[in-house]
Amino acid sequence: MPEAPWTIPSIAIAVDLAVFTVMDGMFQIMLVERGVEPYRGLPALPGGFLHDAGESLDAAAARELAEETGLDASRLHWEQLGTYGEPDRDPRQRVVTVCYLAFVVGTATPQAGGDARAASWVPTSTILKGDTQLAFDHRQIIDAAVERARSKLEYTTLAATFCDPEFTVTDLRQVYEIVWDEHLDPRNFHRKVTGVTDFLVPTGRQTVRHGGRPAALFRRGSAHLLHPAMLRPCPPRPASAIQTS
Amino acid sequence: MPEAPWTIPSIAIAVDLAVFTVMDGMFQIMLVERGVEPYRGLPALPGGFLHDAGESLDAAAARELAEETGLDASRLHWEQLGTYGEPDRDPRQRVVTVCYLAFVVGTATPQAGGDARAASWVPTSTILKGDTQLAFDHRQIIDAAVERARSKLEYTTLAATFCDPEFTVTDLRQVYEIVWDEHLDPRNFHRKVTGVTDFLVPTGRQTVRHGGRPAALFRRGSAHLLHPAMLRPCPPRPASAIQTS
DNA sequence: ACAAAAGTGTTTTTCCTACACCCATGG
DNA sequence: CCATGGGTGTAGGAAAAACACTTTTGT
Repeated sequence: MPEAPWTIPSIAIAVDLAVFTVMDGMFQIMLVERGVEPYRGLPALPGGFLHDAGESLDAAAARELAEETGLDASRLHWEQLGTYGEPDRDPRQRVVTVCYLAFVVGTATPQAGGDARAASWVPTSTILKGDTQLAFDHRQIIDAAVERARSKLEYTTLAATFCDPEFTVTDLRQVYEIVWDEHLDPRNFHRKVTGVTDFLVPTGRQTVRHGGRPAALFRRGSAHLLHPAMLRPCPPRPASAIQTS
Repeated sequence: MPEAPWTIPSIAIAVDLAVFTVMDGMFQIMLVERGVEPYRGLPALPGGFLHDAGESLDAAAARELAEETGLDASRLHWEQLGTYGEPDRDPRQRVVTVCYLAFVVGTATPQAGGDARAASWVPTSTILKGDTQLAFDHRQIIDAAVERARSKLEYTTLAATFCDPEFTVTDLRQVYEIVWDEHLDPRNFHRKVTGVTDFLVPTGRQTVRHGGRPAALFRRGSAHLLHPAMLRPCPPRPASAIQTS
Protein backbone atom coordinates (compact mmCIF):
# COMPACT_ATOMS: atom_id res chain seq x y z
CA MET A 1 0.00 0.00 0.00
CA PRO A 2 1.55 3.30 -1.09
CA GLU A 3 1.74 6.50 0.85
CA ALA A 4 -1.49 8.38 1.31
CA PRO A 5 -2.19 11.67 -0.32
CA TRP A 6 -3.84 12.77 2.90
CA THR A 7 -5.48 15.53 0.96
CA ILE A 8 -8.25 13.19 -0.18
CA PRO A 9 -11.59 14.59 0.93
CA SER A 10 -13.13 12.64 3.74
CA ILE A 11 -15.16 9.60 2.77
CA ALA A 12 -17.70 8.26 5.21
CA ILE A 13 -17.72 4.56 6.00
CA ALA A 14 -21.01 2.83 6.60
CA VAL A 15 -22.04 -0.71 7.37
CA ASP A 16 -25.23 -2.10 5.86
CA LEU A 17 -26.96 -5.36 6.65
CA ALA A 18 -28.76 -7.85 4.47
CA VAL A 19 -30.55 -9.86 7.14
CA PHE A 20 -32.55 -12.80 5.85
CA THR A 21 -35.11 -15.07 7.34
CA VAL A 22 -37.66 -17.62 6.21
CA MET A 23 -41.07 -16.81 7.56
CA ASP A 24 -44.66 -17.52 6.48
CA GLY A 25 -43.37 -19.65 3.63
CA MET A 26 -41.37 -16.79 2.14
CA PHE A 27 -37.72 -15.82 1.91
CA GLN A 28 -37.67 -12.42 3.55
CA ILE A 29 -35.21 -9.61 4.08
CA MET A 30 -35.22 -7.02 6.77
CA LEU A 31 -35.76 -3.51 5.45
CA VAL A 32 -36.27 -0.18 7.13
CA GLU A 33 -38.25 2.79 5.91
CA ARG A 34 -36.02 5.81 5.70
CA GLY A 35 -37.19 8.59 7.99
CA VAL A 36 -34.97 11.30 6.55
CA GLU A 37 -33.69 12.57 3.24
CA PRO A 38 -32.37 11.42 0.90
CA TYR A 39 -34.74 8.69 -0.22
CA ARG A 40 -37.05 9.52 2.68
CA GLY A 41 -39.91 7.06 2.94
CA LEU A 42 -38.26 4.49 0.69
CA PRO A 43 -37.23 1.04 1.83
CA ALA A 44 -33.53 0.56 2.55
CA LEU A 45 -31.20 -1.91 4.14
CA PRO A 46 -30.65 -1.33 7.84
CA GLY A 47 -27.22 -0.03 8.64
CA GLY A 48 -25.28 2.91 9.86
CA PHE A 49 -22.00 4.64 10.18
CA LEU A 50 -19.18 3.55 12.41
CA HIS A 51 -19.84 4.68 15.95
CA ASP A 52 -16.36 5.88 16.62
CA ALA A 53 -12.96 5.80 15.04
CA GLY A 54 -11.94 2.79 17.07
CA GLU A 55 -14.82 0.55 16.01
CA SER A 56 -13.90 -2.23 13.61
CA LEU A 57 -16.08 -3.03 10.62
CA ASP A 58 -17.08 -6.38 12.07
CA ALA A 59 -17.88 -4.80 15.41
CA ALA A 60 -20.08 -2.22 13.75
CA ALA A 61 -21.87 -4.94 11.81
CA ALA A 62 -22.40 -7.00 14.95
CA ARG A 63 -23.67 -3.97 16.85
CA GLU A 64 -26.14 -3.05 14.10
CA LEU A 65 -27.25 -6.64 13.80
CA ALA A 66 -27.97 -6.89 17.50
CA GLU A 67 -29.80 -3.55 17.44
CA GLU A 68 -31.95 -4.41 14.46
CA THR A 69 -32.89 -7.95 15.43
CA GLY A 70 -32.74 -7.87 19.21
CA LEU A 71 -30.66 -11.04 18.99
CA ASP A 72 -27.18 -11.84 20.19
CA ALA A 73 -24.97 -11.35 17.14
CA SER A 74 -22.30 -13.65 18.49
CA ARG A 75 -24.74 -16.54 18.14
CA LEU A 76 -25.79 -15.77 14.59
CA HIS A 77 -24.18 -16.47 11.28
CA TRP A 78 -23.02 -13.37 9.53
CA GLU A 79 -20.29 -12.64 7.03
CA GLN A 80 -19.05 -9.86 4.85
CA LEU A 81 -20.80 -9.64 1.50
CA GLY A 82 -19.01 -6.87 -0.34
CA THR A 83 -18.22 -3.20 -0.42
CA TYR A 84 -20.03 -0.61 -2.47
CA GLY A 85 -18.52 2.76 -3.10
CA GLU A 86 -19.63 4.37 -6.34
CA PRO A 87 -18.95 8.09 -6.01
CA ASP A 88 -22.56 9.13 -6.56
CA ARG A 89 -24.32 6.42 -4.58
CA ASP A 90 -25.17 8.88 -1.81
CA PRO A 91 -26.14 12.38 -2.93
CA ARG A 92 -24.97 13.96 0.32
CA GLN A 93 -21.35 13.02 0.20
CA ARG A 94 -19.10 10.15 -0.73
CA VAL A 95 -20.05 7.08 1.29
CA VAL A 96 -18.42 3.67 1.06
CA THR A 97 -20.56 0.98 2.60
CA VAL A 98 -19.38 -2.43 3.70
CA CYS A 99 -22.33 -4.77 3.45
CA TYR A 100 -22.83 -7.84 5.60
CA LEU A 101 -25.08 -10.84 5.19
CA ALA A 102 -26.85 -12.47 8.14
CA PHE A 103 -29.22 -15.40 8.63
CA VAL A 104 -31.70 -15.29 11.49
CA VAL A 105 -34.65 -17.33 12.62
CA GLY A 106 -38.08 -16.11 11.59
CA THR A 107 -39.16 -15.38 15.13
CA ALA A 108 -36.80 -12.41 15.31
CA THR A 109 -38.57 -9.08 15.32
CA PRO A 110 -37.15 -6.21 13.29
CA GLN A 111 -36.50 -3.14 15.40
CA ALA A 112 -36.33 0.27 13.83
CA GLY A 113 -33.38 2.22 15.06
CA GLY A 114 -31.78 5.57 14.55
CA ASP A 115 -32.93 7.28 11.40
CA ALA A 116 -35.36 4.52 10.40
CA ARG A 117 -39.07 5.09 10.74
CA ALA A 118 -39.93 1.41 10.71
CA ALA A 119 -38.32 -1.96 10.23
CA SER A 120 -40.00 -5.03 8.85
CA TRP A 121 -39.61 -8.28 6.96
CA VAL A 122 -40.21 -7.99 3.24
CA PRO A 123 -40.40 -11.00 0.90
CA THR A 124 -37.40 -11.01 -1.41
CA SER A 125 -39.71 -11.90 -4.27
CA THR A 126 -41.37 -8.51 -4.10
CA ILE A 127 -37.99 -6.83 -4.32
CA LEU A 128 -36.44 -9.05 -6.98
CA LYS A 129 -39.38 -9.28 -9.34
CA GLY A 130 -41.25 -6.13 -8.52
CA ASP A 131 -40.17 -2.67 -9.43
CA THR A 132 -40.18 -1.37 -5.89
CA GLN A 133 -37.90 1.60 -5.67
CA LEU A 134 -35.19 1.28 -3.08
CA ALA A 135 -32.88 3.79 -1.48
CA PHE A 136 -29.33 4.23 -2.78
CA ASP A 137 -27.91 1.22 -4.67
CA HIS A 138 -29.62 -1.16 -2.27
CA ARG A 139 -31.39 -3.09 -5.02
CA GLN A 140 -28.05 -4.09 -6.47
CA ILE A 141 -26.78 -5.05 -3.03
CA ILE A 142 -29.88 -7.13 -2.35
CA ASP A 143 -29.47 -8.94 -5.67
CA ALA A 144 -25.95 -9.94 -4.68
CA ALA A 145 -27.01 -10.83 -1.15
CA VAL A 146 -29.83 -13.10 -2.30
CA GLU A 147 -27.55 -14.88 -4.70
CA ARG A 148 -24.91 -15.34 -1.99
CA ALA A 149 -27.51 -16.66 0.44
CA ARG A 150 -28.81 -19.12 -2.13
CA SER A 151 -25.39 -20.46 -2.94
CA LYS A 152 -24.51 -20.72 0.76
CA LEU A 153 -27.22 -23.31 1.18
CA GLU A 154 -25.55 -25.46 -1.42
CA TYR A 155 -22.37 -26.16 0.44
CA THR A 156 -23.06 -25.28 4.07
CA THR A 157 -25.56 -26.38 6.69
CA LEU A 158 -26.75 -22.82 7.22
CA ALA A 159 -30.29 -23.56 6.10
CA ALA A 160 -30.86 -24.85 9.61
CA THR A 161 -30.25 -21.36 11.00
CA PHE A 162 -33.60 -20.39 9.52
CA CYS A 163 -35.34 -23.10 11.53
CA ASP A 164 -36.48 -23.23 15.13
CA PRO A 165 -34.17 -25.00 17.58
CA GLU A 166 -36.05 -28.24 16.96
CA PHE A 167 -37.19 -28.92 13.43
CA THR A 168 -38.21 -31.71 11.11
CA VAL A 169 -36.60 -32.76 7.85
CA THR A 170 -39.61 -31.29 6.09
CA ASP A 171 -39.09 -27.95 7.82
CA LEU A 172 -35.54 -27.96 6.55
CA ARG A 173 -36.53 -28.97 3.05
CA GLN A 174 -39.05 -26.17 2.91
CA VAL A 175 -36.30 -23.70 3.76
CA TYR A 176 -34.38 -24.91 0.74
CA GLU A 177 -37.44 -24.85 -1.48
CA ILE A 178 -38.39 -21.37 -0.38
CA VAL A 179 -34.94 -19.83 -0.66
CA TRP A 180 -34.17 -21.48 -3.99
CA ASP A 181 -37.71 -21.26 -5.30
CA GLU A 182 -37.30 -24.83 -6.51
CA HIS A 183 -39.13 -28.03 -5.79
CA LEU A 184 -37.09 -30.78 -4.15
CA ASP A 185 -38.00 -34.43 -3.90
CA PRO A 186 -38.90 -35.07 -0.24
CA ARG A 187 -37.62 -38.63 -0.32
CA ASN A 188 -34.24 -37.89 -1.80
CA PHE A 189 -33.86 -34.82 0.37
CA HIS A 190 -34.56 -36.84 3.48
CA ARG A 191 -31.96 -39.43 2.60
CA LYS A 192 -29.42 -36.82 1.70
CA VAL A 193 -29.57 -34.67 4.82
CA THR A 194 -29.89 -37.54 7.26
CA GLY A 195 -26.84 -39.07 5.63
CA VAL A 196 -24.55 -36.08 6.23
CA THR A 197 -22.63 -36.73 9.42
CA ASP A 198 -23.25 -34.19 12.19
CA PHE A 199 -25.76 -32.17 10.21
CA LEU A 200 -28.87 -33.32 12.09
CA VAL A 201 -28.95 -34.60 15.65
CA PRO A 202 -32.05 -36.62 16.52
CA THR A 203 -33.77 -35.43 19.67
CA GLY A 204 -35.89 -38.56 19.99
CA ARG A 205 -38.99 -36.40 20.05
CA GLN A 206 -41.67 -36.17 17.43
CA THR A 207 -44.11 -33.65 16.13
CA VAL A 208 -47.79 -33.87 16.99
CA ARG A 209 -49.74 -33.67 13.78
CA HIS A 210 -53.25 -32.96 12.56
CA GLY A 211 -53.00 -36.00 10.31
CA GLY A 212 -50.25 -38.10 8.90
CA ARG A 213 -47.30 -39.78 10.44
CA PRO A 214 -45.44 -37.74 13.06
CA ALA A 215 -42.01 -36.50 12.01
CA ALA A 216 -38.84 -36.91 13.99
CA LEU A 217 -37.44 -33.72 15.48
CA PHE A 218 -33.80 -32.74 15.08
CA ARG A 219 -31.39 -30.12 16.31
CA ARG A 220 -28.52 -28.60 14.35
CA GLY A 221 -25.41 -30.71 14.54
CA SER A 222 -21.83 -29.53 14.56
CA ALA A 223 -21.25 -29.81 10.80
CA HIS A 224 -20.87 -26.53 8.95
CA LEU A 225 -19.85 -27.72 5.52
CA LEU A 226 -22.03 -29.93 3.40
CA HIS A 227 -20.07 -32.61 1.61
CA PRO A 228 -20.97 -33.55 -0.98
CA ALA A 229 -22.79 -30.32 -1.71
CA MET A 230 -26.54 -30.06 -2.13
CA LEU A 231 -26.75 -28.81 -5.69
CA ARG A 232 -29.59 -26.70 -6.97
CA PRO A 233 -31.57 -28.27 -9.79
CA CYS A 234 -30.43 -27.64 -13.36
CA PRO A 235 -30.66 -23.83 -13.88
CA PRO A 236 -27.16 -22.60 -14.62
CA ARG A 237 -25.35 -20.51 -12.09
CA PRO A 238 -25.91 -16.77 -12.13
CA ALA A 239 -23.73 -14.24 -13.81
CA SER A 240 -22.57 -12.88 -10.47
CA ALA A 241 -20.16 -15.79 -10.18
CA ILE A 242 -18.36 -14.68 -13.33
CA GLN A 243 -17.38 -11.06 -12.82
CA THR A 244 -14.94 -10.47 -15.67
CA SER A 245 -13.89 -6.90 -15.42
CA MET B 1 -28.57 3.53 6.16
CA PRO B 2 -29.01 6.02 8.99
CA GLU B 3 -27.93 9.60 9.10
CA ALA B 4 -24.24 10.21 9.45
CA PRO B 5 -22.65 11.60 12.53
CA TRP B 6 -20.41 13.67 10.28
CA THR B 7 -18.17 14.18 13.20
CA ILE B 8 -16.47 10.83 12.62
CA PRO B 9 -12.79 11.38 12.10
CA SER B 10 -11.73 10.87 8.52
CA ILE B 11 -10.94 7.36 7.52
CA ALA B 12 -8.76 6.80 4.50
CA ILE B 13 -9.90 4.36 1.82
CA ALA B 14 -7.31 2.26 0.03
CA VAL B 15 -7.45 -0.39 -2.64
CA ASP B 16 -5.08 -3.34 -2.48
CA LEU B 17 -4.45 -6.01 -5.07
CA ALA B 18 -3.79 -9.72 -4.77
CA VAL B 19 -2.52 -10.39 -8.28
CA PHE B 20 -1.76 -14.02 -9.01
CA THR B 21 0.05 -15.82 -11.76
CA VAL B 22 1.48 -19.23 -12.48
CA MET B 23 5.09 -18.99 -13.55
CA ASP B 24 8.11 -21.28 -13.41
CA GLY B 25 5.95 -24.05 -12.04
CA MET B 26 4.88 -22.01 -9.05
CA PHE B 27 1.77 -20.19 -7.92
CA GLN B 28 3.00 -16.67 -7.43
CA ILE B 29 1.64 -13.41 -6.09
CA MET B 30 2.77 -9.92 -6.94
CA LEU B 31 4.33 -8.12 -4.00
CA VAL B 32 6.07 -4.80 -3.66
CA GLU B 33 8.78 -3.81 -1.26
CA ARG B 34 7.67 -0.88 0.80
CA GLY B 35 9.91 2.13 0.27
CA VAL B 36 8.62 4.18 3.17
CA GLU B 37 7.52 3.79 6.74
CA PRO B 38 5.67 2.06 8.21
CA TYR B 39 6.88 -1.43 7.43
CA ARG B 40 9.59 0.03 5.22
CA GLY B 41 11.48 -2.68 3.38
CA LEU B 42 8.85 -5.33 4.02
CA PRO B 43 6.88 -7.03 1.31
CA ALA B 44 3.32 -5.81 0.85
CA LEU B 45 0.44 -6.09 -1.55
CA PRO B 46 0.46 -3.46 -4.28
CA GLY B 47 -2.24 -0.88 -3.87
CA GLY B 48 -2.95 2.68 -3.10
CA PHE B 49 -5.42 5.27 -2.08
CA LEU B 50 -8.20 6.57 -4.25
CA HIS B 51 -6.85 9.12 -6.67
CA ASP B 52 -9.63 11.60 -6.26
CA ALA B 53 -13.00 11.81 -4.62
CA GLY B 54 -14.76 10.90 -7.84
CA GLU B 55 -12.93 7.65 -8.43
CA SER B 56 -14.95 4.50 -7.82
CA LEU B 57 -13.48 1.54 -5.98
CA ASP B 58 -13.53 -0.60 -9.11
CA ALA B 59 -11.93 2.17 -11.13
CA ALA B 60 -9.16 2.53 -8.58
CA ALA B 61 -8.58 -1.21 -8.61
CA ALA B 62 -8.46 -1.29 -12.41
CA ARG B 63 -6.08 1.66 -12.49
CA GLU B 64 -3.74 0.08 -9.95
CA LEU B 65 -3.92 -3.24 -11.75
CA ALA B 66 -2.96 -1.66 -15.06
CA GLU B 67 -0.14 0.29 -13.42
CA GLU B 68 1.29 -2.69 -11.61
CA THR B 69 1.09 -5.22 -14.43
CA GLY B 70 1.33 -3.07 -17.55
CA LEU B 71 -1.70 -4.95 -18.82
CA ASP B 72 -5.12 -3.76 -19.91
CA ALA B 73 -7.31 -4.32 -16.84
CA SER B 74 -10.45 -4.50 -18.95
CA ARG B 75 -9.17 -7.71 -20.46
CA LEU B 76 -8.26 -9.39 -17.18
CA HIS B 77 -10.32 -11.19 -14.61
CA TRP B 78 -10.53 -9.35 -11.36
CA GLU B 79 -13.10 -9.26 -8.58
CA GLN B 80 -13.53 -7.87 -5.12
CA LEU B 81 -12.13 -10.10 -2.40
CA GLY B 82 -13.06 -8.35 0.81
CA THR B 83 -12.61 -5.29 2.93
CA TYR B 84 -10.26 -5.00 5.86
CA GLY B 85 -10.61 -2.22 8.35
CA GLU B 86 -9.36 -3.10 11.80
CA PRO B 87 -8.75 0.18 13.62
CA ASP B 88 -5.08 -0.52 14.24
CA ARG B 89 -4.11 -2.10 10.95
CA ASP B 90 -2.22 1.00 9.88
CA PRO B 91 -0.24 2.77 12.62
CA ARG B 92 -0.50 6.14 10.90
CA GLN B 93 -4.25 6.54 10.87
CA ARG B 94 -7.40 4.56 10.32
CA VAL B 95 -7.33 2.98 6.87
CA VAL B 96 -10.00 0.76 5.38
CA THR B 97 -8.73 -1.18 2.42
CA VAL B 98 -10.86 -2.85 -0.21
CA CYS B 99 -8.90 -5.76 -1.57
CA TYR B 100 -9.25 -7.13 -5.09
CA LEU B 101 -8.17 -10.43 -6.59
CA ALA B 102 -6.76 -10.66 -10.13
CA PHE B 103 -5.48 -13.45 -12.36
CA VAL B 104 -2.84 -12.62 -14.96
CA VAL B 105 -0.67 -14.55 -17.35
CA GLY B 106 2.88 -15.29 -16.20
CA THR B 107 4.47 -13.16 -18.89
CA ALA B 108 3.26 -10.00 -17.18
CA THR B 109 6.04 -7.99 -15.57
CA PRO B 110 5.46 -6.41 -12.17
CA GLN B 111 6.10 -2.68 -12.22
CA ALA B 112 6.93 -0.86 -9.04
CA GLY B 113 4.93 2.30 -8.71
CA GLY B 114 4.50 5.16 -6.29
CA ASP B 115 5.84 4.39 -2.86
CA ALA B 116 7.10 0.93 -3.76
CA ARG B 117 10.78 0.30 -4.13
CA ALA B 118 10.38 -2.82 -6.21
CA ALA B 119 7.69 -5.15 -7.45
CA SER B 120 8.12 -8.83 -8.14
CA TRP B 121 6.49 -12.22 -8.27
CA VAL B 122 6.81 -14.24 -5.08
CA PRO B 123 5.79 -17.89 -4.76
CA THR B 124 2.75 -18.18 -2.52
CA SER B 125 4.37 -21.17 -0.87
CA THR B 126 7.08 -18.98 0.64
CA ILE B 127 4.41 -16.72 2.10
CA LEU B 128 2.00 -19.38 3.30
CA LYS B 129 4.49 -21.77 4.79
CA GLY B 130 7.37 -19.50 5.61
CA ASP B 131 7.37 -16.98 8.36
CA THR B 132 8.15 -14.04 6.13
CA GLN B 133 6.99 -10.89 7.80
CA LEU B 134 4.57 -8.86 5.76
CA ALA B 135 3.38 -5.30 6.04
CA PHE B 136 0.08 -4.49 7.74
CA ASP B 137 -2.44 -7.36 7.83
CA HIS B 138 -1.38 -8.48 4.39
CA ARG B 139 -0.62 -12.03 5.43
CA GLN B 140 -4.21 -12.50 6.47
CA ILE B 141 -5.41 -10.97 3.20
CA ILE B 142 -3.12 -13.23 1.19
CA ASP B 143 -4.41 -16.29 3.02
CA ALA B 144 -7.95 -15.38 2.06
CA ALA B 145 -6.93 -14.51 -1.50
CA VAL B 146 -5.13 -17.80 -2.07
CA GLU B 147 -8.08 -19.74 -0.78
CA ARG B 148 -10.46 -17.75 -2.98
CA ALA B 149 -8.24 -18.32 -6.01
CA ARG B 150 -8.07 -22.04 -5.35
CA SER B 151 -11.80 -22.41 -5.02
CA LYS B 152 -12.37 -20.30 -8.13
CA LEU B 153 -10.65 -22.96 -10.19
CA GLU B 154 -13.17 -25.49 -8.98
CA TYR B 155 -16.22 -23.99 -10.55
CA THR B 156 -14.97 -21.56 -13.19
CA THR B 157 -12.77 -21.79 -16.25
CA LEU B 158 -10.41 -19.14 -14.89
CA ALA B 159 -7.43 -21.48 -14.76
CA ALA B 160 -7.01 -20.73 -18.46
CA THR B 161 -6.30 -17.08 -17.66
CA PHE B 162 -2.95 -18.25 -16.27
CA CYS B 163 -2.05 -19.81 -19.63
CA ASP B 164 -0.69 -18.31 -22.83
CA PRO B 165 -3.24 -17.59 -25.56
CA GLU B 166 -2.59 -21.03 -27.01
CA PHE B 167 -2.09 -23.87 -24.57
CA THR B 168 -2.26 -27.61 -24.24
CA VAL B 169 -4.40 -29.65 -21.92
CA THR B 170 -1.24 -30.47 -20.00
CA ASP B 171 -0.47 -26.76 -19.57
CA LEU B 172 -3.92 -26.31 -18.12
CA ARG B 173 -3.64 -29.32 -15.88
CA GLN B 174 -0.34 -28.08 -14.51
CA VAL B 175 -2.02 -24.82 -13.57
CA TYR B 176 -4.50 -26.77 -11.48
CA GLU B 177 -1.81 -28.93 -9.95
CA ILE B 178 0.34 -25.95 -9.08
CA VAL B 179 -2.42 -23.79 -7.63
CA TRP B 180 -3.99 -26.62 -5.67
CA ASP B 181 -0.71 -28.33 -4.85
CA GLU B 182 -2.39 -31.60 -5.74
CA HIS B 183 -1.64 -34.29 -8.29
CA LEU B 184 -4.36 -34.87 -10.90
CA ASP B 185 -4.70 -37.84 -13.20
CA PRO B 186 -3.71 -36.60 -16.69
CA ARG B 187 -6.10 -38.93 -18.46
CA ASN B 188 -9.18 -38.11 -16.43
CA PHE B 189 -8.34 -34.43 -16.51
CA HIS B 190 -8.09 -34.52 -20.27
CA ARG B 191 -11.48 -36.14 -20.65
CA LYS B 192 -13.07 -33.79 -18.17
CA VAL B 193 -11.93 -30.48 -19.62
CA THR B 194 -12.36 -31.48 -23.25
CA GLY B 195 -15.87 -32.58 -22.39
CA VAL B 196 -16.99 -29.21 -20.98
CA THR B 197 -18.73 -27.33 -23.76
CA ASP B 198 -17.05 -24.07 -24.80
CA PHE B 199 -14.20 -24.41 -22.33
CA LEU B 200 -11.49 -25.27 -24.86
CA VAL B 201 -11.53 -24.35 -28.53
CA PRO B 202 -9.21 -26.46 -30.71
CA THR B 203 -6.93 -24.37 -32.89
CA GLY B 204 -5.97 -27.30 -35.09
CA ARG B 205 -2.33 -26.58 -34.35
CA GLN B 206 0.04 -28.74 -32.34
CA THR B 207 3.07 -28.29 -30.17
CA VAL B 208 6.51 -29.16 -31.45
CA ARG B 209 8.15 -31.38 -28.93
CA HIS B 210 11.54 -32.63 -27.91
CA GLY B 211 10.10 -36.10 -27.65
CA GLY B 212 6.70 -37.63 -27.26
CA ARG B 213 3.51 -37.15 -29.17
CA PRO B 214 2.67 -33.54 -30.02
CA ALA B 215 -0.18 -32.04 -28.04
CA ALA B 216 -3.15 -30.26 -29.54
CA LEU B 217 -3.28 -26.53 -28.90
CA PHE B 218 -6.40 -24.82 -27.62
CA ARG B 219 -7.69 -21.33 -26.95
CA ARG B 220 -10.05 -20.28 -24.16
CA GLY B 221 -13.66 -20.80 -25.13
CA SER B 222 -16.62 -18.70 -24.10
CA ALA B 223 -17.59 -20.78 -21.04
CA HIS B 224 -17.01 -19.14 -17.69
CA LEU B 225 -18.65 -21.61 -15.35
CA LEU B 226 -17.53 -25.19 -15.04
CA HIS B 227 -20.42 -27.60 -14.78
CA PRO B 228 -20.11 -30.03 -13.22
CA ALA B 229 -17.40 -28.51 -11.06
CA MET B 230 -13.82 -29.75 -10.99
CA LEU B 231 -13.52 -30.83 -7.38
CA ARG B 232 -10.27 -30.82 -5.51
CA PRO B 233 -9.16 -34.19 -4.19
CA CYS B 234 -10.39 -35.24 -0.75
CA PRO B 235 -9.00 -32.61 1.70
CA PRO B 236 -11.99 -30.91 3.31
CA ARG B 237 -12.79 -27.33 2.56
CA PRO B 238 -11.02 -24.64 4.57
CA ALA B 239 -12.45 -22.87 7.55
CA SER B 240 -12.72 -19.61 5.61
CA ALA B 241 -15.89 -20.93 4.01
CA ILE B 242 -17.57 -21.12 7.36
CA GLN B 243 -17.24 -17.70 8.96
CA THR B 244 -19.57 -17.96 11.91
CA SER B 245 -19.34 -14.56 13.51
C1' DA C 1 -60.93 -48.01 6.67
C1' DC C 2 -59.05 -43.99 4.71
C1' DA C 3 -56.34 -39.78 4.11
C1' DA C 4 -52.10 -37.68 4.91
C1' DA C 5 -47.59 -37.15 5.72
C1' DA C 6 -42.99 -39.63 7.04
C1' DG C 7 -39.70 -42.49 5.77
C1' DT C 8 -37.38 -46.71 2.98
C1' DG C 9 -36.08 -49.48 -1.22
C1' DT C 10 -34.94 -49.92 -5.91
C1' DT C 11 -33.59 -48.71 -10.37
C1' DT C 12 -31.44 -45.68 -13.69
C1' DT C 13 -28.21 -42.37 -14.91
C1' DT C 14 -24.38 -39.52 -14.33
C1' DC C 15 -19.93 -38.68 -13.13
C1' DC C 16 -15.60 -39.56 -10.78
C1' DT C 17 -11.64 -42.82 -10.16
C1' DA C 18 -8.28 -45.98 -11.51
C1' DC C 19 -5.74 -47.95 -14.74
C1' DA C 20 -4.87 -50.70 -19.18
C1' DC C 21 -3.79 -49.58 -23.52
C1' DC C 22 -2.97 -47.36 -28.00
C1' DC C 23 -1.06 -43.18 -30.71
C1' DA C 24 2.40 -40.04 -32.53
C1' DT C 25 6.60 -38.11 -32.47
C1' DG C 26 12.14 -37.60 -31.72
C1' DG C 27 16.27 -39.80 -31.30
C1' DC D 1 12.67 -49.67 -32.12
C1' DC D 2 12.24 -47.55 -28.03
C1' DA D 3 11.61 -43.69 -24.90
C1' DT D 4 8.39 -40.03 -24.03
C1' DG D 5 4.46 -37.92 -23.43
C1' DG D 6 -0.69 -37.42 -25.64
C1' DG D 7 -4.94 -39.34 -25.85
C1' DT D 8 -8.88 -43.20 -25.60
C1' DG D 9 -11.41 -47.28 -23.59
C1' DT D 10 -13.30 -49.58 -19.97
C1' DA D 11 -14.68 -51.25 -15.43
C1' DG D 12 -16.05 -50.12 -10.68
C1' DG D 13 -18.13 -47.13 -7.24
C1' DA D 14 -20.44 -43.03 -5.24
C1' DA D 15 -24.12 -40.35 -5.51
C1' DA D 16 -28.10 -37.92 -7.78
C1' DA D 17 -32.77 -38.48 -9.94
C1' DA D 18 -37.00 -40.70 -10.35
C1' DC D 19 -40.48 -43.17 -8.34
C1' DA D 20 -42.86 -47.49 -6.10
C1' DC D 21 -43.85 -48.68 -1.71
C1' DT D 22 -44.31 -49.18 3.41
C1' DT D 23 -45.05 -46.98 8.01
C1' DT D 24 -47.50 -44.29 11.40
C1' DT D 25 -50.48 -41.29 12.83
C1' DG D 26 -55.60 -38.59 13.04
C1' DT D 27 -60.35 -38.88 11.83
